Amino acid sequence: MEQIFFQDVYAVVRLIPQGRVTSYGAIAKYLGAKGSARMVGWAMNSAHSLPDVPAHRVVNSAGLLTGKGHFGSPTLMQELLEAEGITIKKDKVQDFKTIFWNPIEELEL
DNA sequence: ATGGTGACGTCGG
DNA sequence: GCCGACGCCACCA
Repeated sequence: MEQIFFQDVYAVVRLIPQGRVTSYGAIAKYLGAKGSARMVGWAMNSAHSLPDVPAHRVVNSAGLLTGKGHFGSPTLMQELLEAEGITIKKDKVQDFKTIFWNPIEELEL
């Protein structure tokens, strides 16, 4: 049960700098599963067991906190992001493209 | 082994 | 510009 995908997703998410966010699609693409962003999100479901995996820094391509409902509280994700210096409005990341952290460019660079 | 599901993404109307 | 449907691949029952 190596669960390679999980390991990879965790590794990337764990590398996300504080105050930055990334999208499922970006991670999926970095993993090579470009067409299956769902896998990334699903992997996050298991990430609950990992304290080093800031799932709250991972949002969808629109910058919406789609997974907020899976945290302890529906507002927990927003609270965590705001604590990182990220501005959240209506469950959406402001300046998403500005704080967006692209693993492909950052890691491959 | 098969079916169903999922914290998404993209295309079409 | 907004809404709906399909597709993707891995895990669980």
